Amino acid sequence: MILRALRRGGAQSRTALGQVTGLSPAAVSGITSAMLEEGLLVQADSEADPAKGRGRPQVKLALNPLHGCVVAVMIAVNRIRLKLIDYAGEERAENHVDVAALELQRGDFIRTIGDAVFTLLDETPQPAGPLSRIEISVQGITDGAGAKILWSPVLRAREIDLGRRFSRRFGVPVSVMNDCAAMTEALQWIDPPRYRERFAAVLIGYGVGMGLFIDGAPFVGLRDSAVEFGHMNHVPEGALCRCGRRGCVEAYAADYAIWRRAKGLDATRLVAPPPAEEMARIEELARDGDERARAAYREAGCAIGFGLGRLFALIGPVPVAFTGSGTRAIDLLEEGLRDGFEQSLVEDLRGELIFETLGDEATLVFKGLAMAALNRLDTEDVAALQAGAEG
Amino acid sequence: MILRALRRGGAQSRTALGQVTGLSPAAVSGITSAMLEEGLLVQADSEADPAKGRGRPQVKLALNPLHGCVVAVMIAVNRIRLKLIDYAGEERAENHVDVAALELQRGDFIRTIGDAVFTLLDETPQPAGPLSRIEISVQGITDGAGAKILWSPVLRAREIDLGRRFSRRFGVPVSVMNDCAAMTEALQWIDPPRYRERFAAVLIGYGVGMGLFIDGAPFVGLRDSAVEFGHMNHVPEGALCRCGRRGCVEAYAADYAIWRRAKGLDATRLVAPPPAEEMARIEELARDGDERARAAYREAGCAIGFGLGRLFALIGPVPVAFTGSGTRAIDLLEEGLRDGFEQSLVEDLRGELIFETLGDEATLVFKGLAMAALNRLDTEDVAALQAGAEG
DNA sequence: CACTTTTTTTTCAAGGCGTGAAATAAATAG
DNA sequence: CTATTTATTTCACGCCTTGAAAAAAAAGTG
Repeated sequence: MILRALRRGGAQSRTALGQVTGLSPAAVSGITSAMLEEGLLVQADSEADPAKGRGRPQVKLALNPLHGCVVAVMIAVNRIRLKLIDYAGEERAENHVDVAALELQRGDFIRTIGDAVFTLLDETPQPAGPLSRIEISVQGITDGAGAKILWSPVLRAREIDLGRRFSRRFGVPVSVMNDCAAMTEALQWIDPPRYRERFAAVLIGYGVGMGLFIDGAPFVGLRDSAVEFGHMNHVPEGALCRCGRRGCVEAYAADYAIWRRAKGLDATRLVAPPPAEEMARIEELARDGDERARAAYREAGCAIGFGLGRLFALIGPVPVAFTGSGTRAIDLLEEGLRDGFEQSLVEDLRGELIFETLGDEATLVFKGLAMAALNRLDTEDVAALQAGAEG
Repeated sequence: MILRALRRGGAQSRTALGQVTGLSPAAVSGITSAMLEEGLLVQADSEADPAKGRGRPQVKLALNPLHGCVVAVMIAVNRIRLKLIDYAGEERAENHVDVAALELQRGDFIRTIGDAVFTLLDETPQPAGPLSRIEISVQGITDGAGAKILWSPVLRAREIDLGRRFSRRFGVPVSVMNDCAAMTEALQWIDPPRYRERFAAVLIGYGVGMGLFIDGAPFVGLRDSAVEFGHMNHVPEGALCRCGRRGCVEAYAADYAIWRRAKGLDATRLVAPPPAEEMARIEELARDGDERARAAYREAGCAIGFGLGRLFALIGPVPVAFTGSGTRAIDLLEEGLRDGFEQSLVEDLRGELIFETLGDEATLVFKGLAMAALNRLDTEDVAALQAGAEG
């Protein structure tokens, strides 16, 4: 609780921590003194805020940046990006490798990431805490325990056990999570009033993905780390999806699907993913009034709208954040989105469709990866602290 | 924990309780002695099981049937049924009123139930514990706090605050829950190996409903006590549903929808709910090979299959129990069910569709109501016990 | 029949984790 | 320099748990 409060609220005095967490001053004092001793916390420099009133001045406590650091790895279609984040949550270094992941063999793929992590660690300006965790995000299905990529649309290989490989190589725990799941973690930290108990993040772009928070916790399947919103059926016997099934939401709303529809191509055949410039051209066409292009976006919005309606029928209405390259065309999507949503939901349940568009998914994903990694680290630290107190 | 173990496993010795709950013998001894003192537990008669070996014989503890009792009320289309269940979970009395709920005014409806509860209490053979709770189930939407019926297809009135009315009249807490939510509670107690962490109960009949358990707890919306599976969209612009929207699962799989389709009627118009004999006739027709009737059942199964596929895309595959009058035709539904299911789910996620058919929903609903009421009672009792220990 | 063995249950001292009240520390106001 | 104010720490206590030992209640044994 103490660590979470510090992560969320920044440096705080013991009194403030007591109020936020509901613990008594005595408890806060005991816990923080143990944490100071273990090097998890440090006293924030008091020069920063001159005492404002009478009485003993507050001593603000902060997370000790040198206690450790984590590496966040974001795997995207043709770039692998890395950041090093210290224990206090500050970015210390970053790095990337431009590579089309789909064209890499399993071994090359693993080696590429491993080398990039080494480079990042070497390049990080001193002083830095010891590496404590690696957290990796990828589109697609990861296993529940969180160390394997089971399947990803951006990779050729399947069942890649990054956890086993890297935890051995770097001597620290490694987790893999779905990129949309990472985004929800970020939203929770970035805008807690809106994204608190139940909310969803939807990524529209190369594919369609969703991360879901239910009752303040990430909602994960037994095997998967995310919700297969993109491969939820929209129309029986509908357009052909990359996954091999017909009628998935993704087969209407992903880049390739919008491109296919806008070009008037056969919806029962797959097409190669269009490059970004192609998508920009389609957008332009639609804004210029091209009927087929407009229809493509309308139908894409509709698929997402119906999908959300179906989701809300199950879990009730929740705020939604849209991200990804597809949101550049949110103006074109919105009409279909609202249409589909309203058609698919009983009046009583409809409420308002509360959504916002957050263009850049990378920032969000990194923030989420960092917070997920640091949270896990906190849990371990506390467990270690308690074990230490016993022995 | 102790009370739950006794509810689940019946009369048990302190040692057994220690093993089941993971508590030490010392803790079990302390807790049970307090509960014995408060009258929650009693010693089971030792004559029942003669000592089998050496050593001090176990003293089995059981829930004290006289500690209290709960009334379970199940509201169905044209019958209101009541049961009185003692603290040990045994049915002590039952009662019913045959009445078409749809034709009752709000006041008459409330009075009818209230009078029936009184009659039931009067008729219960002595000795009986004091009335401690009333738990009511109904099809439709109830509010999260669980005391109001917001909307039900079997009632004319809306926003019926049964909780406020009855808690004042009977001086005990009253809860209202969706009937499918009640069924899931029952499944958890009846077949724990299968229905443990994540599972669903689907009711097919007058309407289509679902209750969902996620991670060992009932999954409820913010406003609703259940999942609106029946009004999840199946086909955009599809058949007209009672709720006023088009394409809901219910508009294909409820009695009226099957009847409408089998009769070849216009799917964009509503029909009156067919009586049971009518449905039996349609079933017979389908089994005799009537094409339209067969198609009606196939399409109904398909709607449910796609619905489950969409659900599973979100939460992963879970075991499903089907109940309700519609399951009499499960043989006719199954083909469409499996078809729809397989078309709607990515291969990786499909797994096996694990389902079973439990014909009679009433038994299940009552069991669920009883367990829900007794669980709430247990929680209150424990809270009272702790408050007592403090003061 | 007295004594030993076995098993269940209770008792007892101790420890972790919290609290409230009081003491202490560190500043400002007068 | 002293009083006042506010932050933090210390201390005694209570709750809930545990492990170990004691007590209880039966059956086996010579």
